Amino acid sequence: MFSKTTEYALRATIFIAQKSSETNKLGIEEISNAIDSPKSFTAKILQALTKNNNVVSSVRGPNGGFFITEKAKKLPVRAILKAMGEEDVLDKCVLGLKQCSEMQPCPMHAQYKPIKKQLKELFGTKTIQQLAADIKDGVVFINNKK
Amino acid sequence: MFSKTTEYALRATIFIAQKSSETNKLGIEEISNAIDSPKSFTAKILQALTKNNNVVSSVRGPNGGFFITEKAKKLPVRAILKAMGEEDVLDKCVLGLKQCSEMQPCPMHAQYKPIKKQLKELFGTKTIQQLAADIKDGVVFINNKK
DNA sequence: AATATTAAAGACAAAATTATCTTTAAATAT
DNA sequence: ATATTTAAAGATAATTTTGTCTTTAATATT
Repeated sequence: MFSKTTEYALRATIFIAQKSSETNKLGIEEISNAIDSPKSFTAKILQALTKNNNVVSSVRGPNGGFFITEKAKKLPVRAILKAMGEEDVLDKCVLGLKQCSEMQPCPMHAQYKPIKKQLKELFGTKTIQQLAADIKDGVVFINNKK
Repeated sequence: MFSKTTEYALRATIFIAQKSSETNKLGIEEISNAIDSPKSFTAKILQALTKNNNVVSSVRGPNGGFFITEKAKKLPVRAILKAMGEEDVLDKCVLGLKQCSEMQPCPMHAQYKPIKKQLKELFGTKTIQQLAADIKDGVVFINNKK
């Protein structure tokens, strides 16, 4: 469904939201270990997330690292997709048609429509905070070790 | 959602199902023009679809080309994904976790579950034939020209 | 049998994605 | 001030995906 890049972005952001605070920032080492992603590559992704949309925040230097503000925690998961430039996945035609609409629907359009609606609803309303809370409650996991 | 390869595979198969018959086969030129895909690349894809799963049939030589049998028309759309080795898209964890299950769910798991179910239902029950029929009825389109 | 037409097969190439490594800049602590 | 720690920035590389081109094989027509 998503690119590796976006998968890492989602996992990293959720992990940071769960573990970090303005006074307890997380280093790239800890993050990439936790979510099982390549370190340098993840650094790039976090860089993008801090630049675009301010989904993630960072400070350099000792005791520096990544964290996520209370405000950002209230963003919908979709904000992560947006920051990664992959928001269009939720809107794209299943068959990859450039023109696919009510007026000129592809053969899957009508059937896929309600599914797309739910996908957009899910990513548009579920917040980063909510996902992080579920991890804290232990009902849900984010680690990726076999 | 899907790779270009699979998008082309879906469009090509549906187009062939609509236009071809055992006595009226379609050339790669006509197919790739109709669905707006790179010709040689599409040829490879059709090759794969004829080899794997026999979703598409072909014969070489004059009046040869691609067609799809009545039997194959009754296959679910999922068979195309399977032939392209991209069936797992319908099962994958949204966050890309290797381990994501009821026992050890990712933070999106519970919410994504009903959506995944509908996706699998759609691709598992909708047949190639049904999609092709909708095009013939003119209620739906497959061309990709701007 | 020879020729023409078509897909199959294979080699190659371009582009995008994924990943790594090195250098630089910012912030803190000493 | 200096040294240390951390992310930012940039250069480079590996891999995968996407795409092209050439040769071969099968089938039909003449």
